Amino acid sequence: MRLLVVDGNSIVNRAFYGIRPLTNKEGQFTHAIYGFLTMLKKITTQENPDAVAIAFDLRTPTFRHKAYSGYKATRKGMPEELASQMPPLKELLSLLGYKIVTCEGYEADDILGTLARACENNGDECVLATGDRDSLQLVSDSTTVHLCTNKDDINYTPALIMEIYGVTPKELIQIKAIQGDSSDNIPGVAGIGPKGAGELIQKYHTVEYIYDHIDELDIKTGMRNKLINSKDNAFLSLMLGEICCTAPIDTDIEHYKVEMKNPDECARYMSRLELFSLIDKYITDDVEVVPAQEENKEALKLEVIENAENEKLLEQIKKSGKAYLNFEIKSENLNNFAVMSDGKIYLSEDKALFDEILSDENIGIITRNSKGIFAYADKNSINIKSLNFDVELAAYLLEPSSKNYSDENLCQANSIELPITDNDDYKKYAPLAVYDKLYEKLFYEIKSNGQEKLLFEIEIPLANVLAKMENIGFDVDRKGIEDYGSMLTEQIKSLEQQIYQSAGCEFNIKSPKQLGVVLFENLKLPCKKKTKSGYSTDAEVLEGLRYEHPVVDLVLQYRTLAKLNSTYCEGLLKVIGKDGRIHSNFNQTETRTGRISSTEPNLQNIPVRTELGREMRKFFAAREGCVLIDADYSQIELRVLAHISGDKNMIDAFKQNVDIHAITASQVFNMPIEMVTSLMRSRAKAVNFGIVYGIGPYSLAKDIGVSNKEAKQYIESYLAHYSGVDSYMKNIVEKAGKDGYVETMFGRRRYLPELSSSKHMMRAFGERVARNMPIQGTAADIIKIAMVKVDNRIKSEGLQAKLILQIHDELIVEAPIEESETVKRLLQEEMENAVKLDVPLIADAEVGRTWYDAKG
DNA sequence: GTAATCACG
DNA sequence: ACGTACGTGATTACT
Repeated sequence: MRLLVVDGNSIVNRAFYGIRPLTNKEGQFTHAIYGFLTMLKKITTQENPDAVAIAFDLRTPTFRHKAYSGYKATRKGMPEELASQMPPLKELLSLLGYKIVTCEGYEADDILGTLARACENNGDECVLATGDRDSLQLVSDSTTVHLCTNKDDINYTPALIMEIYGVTPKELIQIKAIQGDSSDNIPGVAGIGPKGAGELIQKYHTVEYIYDHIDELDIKTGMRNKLINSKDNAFLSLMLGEICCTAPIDTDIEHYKVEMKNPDECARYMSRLELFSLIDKYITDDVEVVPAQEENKEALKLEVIENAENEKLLEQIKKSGKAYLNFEIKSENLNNFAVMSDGKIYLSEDKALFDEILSDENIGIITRNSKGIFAYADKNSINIKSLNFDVELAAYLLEPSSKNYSDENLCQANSIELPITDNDDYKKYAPLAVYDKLYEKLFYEIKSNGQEKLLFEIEIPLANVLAKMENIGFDVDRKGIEDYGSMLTEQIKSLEQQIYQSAGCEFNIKSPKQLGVVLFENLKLPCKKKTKSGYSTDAEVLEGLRYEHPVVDLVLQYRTLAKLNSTYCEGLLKVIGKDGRIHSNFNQTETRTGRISSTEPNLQNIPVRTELGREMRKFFAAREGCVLIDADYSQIELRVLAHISGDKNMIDAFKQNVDIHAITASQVFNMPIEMVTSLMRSRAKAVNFGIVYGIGPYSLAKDIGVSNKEAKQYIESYLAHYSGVDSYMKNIVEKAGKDGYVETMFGRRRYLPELSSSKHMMRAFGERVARNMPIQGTAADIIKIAMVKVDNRIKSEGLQAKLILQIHDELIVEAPIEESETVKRLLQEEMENAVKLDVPLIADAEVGRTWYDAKG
């Protein structure tokens, strides 16, 4: 016989944090339930057990059977969103025929241990399914651990544990007793970590042996002293770390056989939770007929109508007040479109009908591509009155970290079943048939997150602005770029020869691998940094080797010119449109912070930091008779930080409208602002940046070239002077851990599953993101608001000016020369008054014929 | 397709 | 003990 024991708490936690929140119509969260049952199905399919026990902790006791009141005292209670899913999950598991095992005063771990031991004694096999490595100590010849990870699940046997850890499963307890585990409040031996503990146990096997022979063993003095000092803690940890195998529970395997008594009731319960895909997985597999499913299946037949009467259809759509739209554009023109009304799909190529649907203010458009619709409307001079909803934008606000917002994915994620069709040509319209459900579901979630304003007042209007920006494009000087490219090409050729000569051999300079061999093997230059696959040859490394060999500087120059030529000259020439302008694509659902991104080409990374690169901007010009107006926010992220942290000192600094980096320097170095040197200012500037990014002393030290100790002092001094920032940074991480997400001033969210990772690196990353996203994201929200306002003002004032580009904190407008002063003022006003903060927002605007001239 | 590098905010 | 700042996109080499 084979018994599967599931660590319910561990699995439900993984499900909760690993899946983005889902709710049913009643507002009941269901994602942990969904994830749990999906994982359970996967595990049972793989392990094929004869019986299944599902272990849970009881809520009340936080102490273990061994009396020690500090144990797990620090563990957080579960968040409300998860706690509310536990009763329905347990109810559903019981309905499905699983036995739930709990035991007063014992944890799920102990139940796993007890059942594993019982199987051992009875000659049965046991599989423990958990996400927690602590259970590995229970592995034996008859017990395996099915460890659920974010990637593939792994089955641990004694042999695998020996291979990975070099010890027996039982010895894992000994290791843990020495290394400790802060998440479980197991103290261990202070100063010894996993590596040291592992080596000690590999050599001496038990804690007891080590202490019995502490004076005779070959242990370094430092480590011996650490061991001696923590002797009591080591033995205490040994007790705490050992999983109890004698919990008073039913150990008869027969008791855990799975038997579903009432499939109908299960199906009903699942439908109520709206976990429809689970009904298939758990019920239809095993049971012949499920009455509850019948009517659903009936309704899910896809109906496509190709030749509808326009008049009748239009009337029907008007009557319903909604048009669920999808469409295809071919070479600038409408190819065809599909509209869903009353559960049926209507296909058409009739442009007049399409235009009518778009411009009728009584028809609310629901689509997945607002930007495309706005772009079409812009080209065809159609005024869109009511674009009600965009499922992709909504899904992005609900889960900005997703990489895929396809209809199929959204339906799957929201447990919406697609209708069935035999006709392959119609398959792609299947999602449109259930857009009413998708719309309702996403709208509901947007409302429960309080993100209506973000969607309806920022993102959807912004889609219109971006569409127009893409349509209008940016005028470029083709001849200028070509000549510049030729000049670069010549220089590159010359450098190439010089490099070959200087290095004494010919090789592909563009290949980091070949370059590494030449520099570090042939020329024997000292290698400081390595990458996964070999030597690192990045600019930082080469910079350090500049004076070691003349070839290094040549390579650096070569790289600079090659980059300018291939990415910018050649790259941009490839994408100049027939109208001589560059039409970038602005993606609205790409970044996890709420920024927009730009592709084909990326116009948000045109060189500016070096003079040679900056020249490139001379080829981005206003059309004949026009000028460019370029306006950028001054220190928007720091101003946002001052506002959301409420730090009095920083708010005052911005109110005085003086150089913020200089004033920071005067505070950090504790001296009057007149005495701040440029070196001090630049260091303070680096600290300001670092703070926004979530900073560590090491990185700051590397950035500004001071010792770690000094860098640490700067940060401490900074946080002491800006104590509001200090407490904000602490609070936001704590809040993120509690909520599972962080948000901007305008309610844009980012979920942080990283915070519950078991890996230190991952958690640290999550914490930095928690500190950074609200700042970067709020700044992104603000400029989006400004863009919509600028666009509206241009329209309401009847100007010819057009917004053509956004670069995160900068807007570029192309306008007739005679509008330049008006537009300059307008841009500045709308940007500065986009939102009201506790500090002033400052935008500086400049006018010029080219981007080079207009950028201050 | 992934890794390394470098352009920007 | 371990690794080292947030967010992007394009190009090139190489598996």
